[in-house]
Amino acid sequence: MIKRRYSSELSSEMDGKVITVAGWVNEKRKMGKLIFLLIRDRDGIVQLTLPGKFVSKEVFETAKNISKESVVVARGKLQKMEKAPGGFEIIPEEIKVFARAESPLPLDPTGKVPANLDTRLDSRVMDLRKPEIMAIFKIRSQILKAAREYLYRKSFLEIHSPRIISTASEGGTELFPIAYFEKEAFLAQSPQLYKQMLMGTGMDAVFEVATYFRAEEHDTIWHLNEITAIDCEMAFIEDEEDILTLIENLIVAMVTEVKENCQKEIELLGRDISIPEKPFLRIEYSRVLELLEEAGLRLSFGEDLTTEAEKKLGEIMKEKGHVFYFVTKYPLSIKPFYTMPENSEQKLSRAFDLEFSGREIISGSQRIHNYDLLVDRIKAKDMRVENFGAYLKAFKYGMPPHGGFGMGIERLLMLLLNLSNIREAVLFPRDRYRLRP
RNA sequence: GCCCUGGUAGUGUAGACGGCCUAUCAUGCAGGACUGUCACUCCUGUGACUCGGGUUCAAAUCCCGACCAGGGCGCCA
Repeated sequence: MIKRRYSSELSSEMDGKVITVAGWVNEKRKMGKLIFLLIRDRDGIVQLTLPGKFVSKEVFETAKNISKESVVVARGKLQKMEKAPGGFEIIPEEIKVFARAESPLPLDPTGKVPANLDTRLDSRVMDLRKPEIMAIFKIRSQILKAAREYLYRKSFLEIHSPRIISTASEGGTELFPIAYFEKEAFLAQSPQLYKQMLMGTGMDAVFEVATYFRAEEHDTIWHLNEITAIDCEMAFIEDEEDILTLIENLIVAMVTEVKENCQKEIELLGRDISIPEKPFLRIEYSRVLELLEEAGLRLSFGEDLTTEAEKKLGEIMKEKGHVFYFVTKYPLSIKPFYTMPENSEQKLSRAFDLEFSGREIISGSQRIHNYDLLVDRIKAKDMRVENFGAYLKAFKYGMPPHGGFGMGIERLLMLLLNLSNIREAVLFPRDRYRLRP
């Protein structure tokens, strides 16, 4: 490795020390016989100052001719200087250009001239050089780390289920077909069936940071065709309340960790993150219908909450001081076949969603663990029982009561950071039209 | 899948009741002046109407189609 210091490690206290820094030329300001070079690295920006009288002609010429965004490494004496940003600057003795950046740049990484999201995504590497864009992904990394740490602490086993599957696992969303030698196969829409099967092994509690592939032709700021989710499943639960408790603890752990460790990034994004208070409100679906009706929005029982209804509910809840809240006891009819009915009437279910400011970020439920009931429900959904052979087999020989959920990471990030488009929360997003970069 | 809107230099924009557009401004880039910049400043230059068809004496501007993009709904994480 090249021995160098990050900009964040430097301060005016190091006055007189010879330092090596490396990074990209953020800006160059030529003032005749004085040149300022602002070098950007992962953590920030450091100023190189080149007074014509005090640096070698060679170094001065290199600086003068360097193009914006070129990669350089510079060695020089750090000098305490009131006039310099941060109170110090480096007078370079040597500047080495590793890679000269071509011009014109596809977009302006200093952000002086804005660029459309489409332009930015086409030149994502350039775009990510902007500190506030990179901040999103530092936070994303922290959020996943926090989730992992919390779940490991709670003795969850991290697993990997197949991404290539043979048939439609859950029905509902469309799958991407792929060529698999002489067979047809699909990209998995979620680990749902696999994580449930594992509940029959004694693993008790598992989670996966999973990629979901959804072939829906949706075209919104809220949907993608490839997403990342934290998928959990746990066995020996009393009912879905055990899952709700896990979720609120997990969310609080994740947000707390971000708030504590990403202060700089949160500031860069101009956000203020508050840690949600436990317990999160649980509100039953039928009660939601009542509240909506009072607000002038009528939905009939058995209808899923429309986007309008969800947003309206978000407003109502906000007035009452709830940012995170669970909608529980959904009608069985609008939930997947593996959802546990609330009782023998089979009208309500033990399914729930976690809403964050009027938008759904988690969906989960207690699942059916009884083989016969499961088969009945598959039939009731007009699905073919023979398509579920391997899955059903796991329920024949002893399956404990269990439940779980899937949490959309991008959605969480988007709402937490107030991003205007879900694509902002993915390095290289995949939507209906975008397959590259 | 349905509905709405839009495509102008590398980037972001102005112009659109057809002519006064040899197309605005900013930024960038090139050259020049400048020893304390921090969106440095100033001077000079540079570079664009998505494509195809139509209407018209005349199209960036109106019409049709394609492609691309933005947004909403549905679906969901």
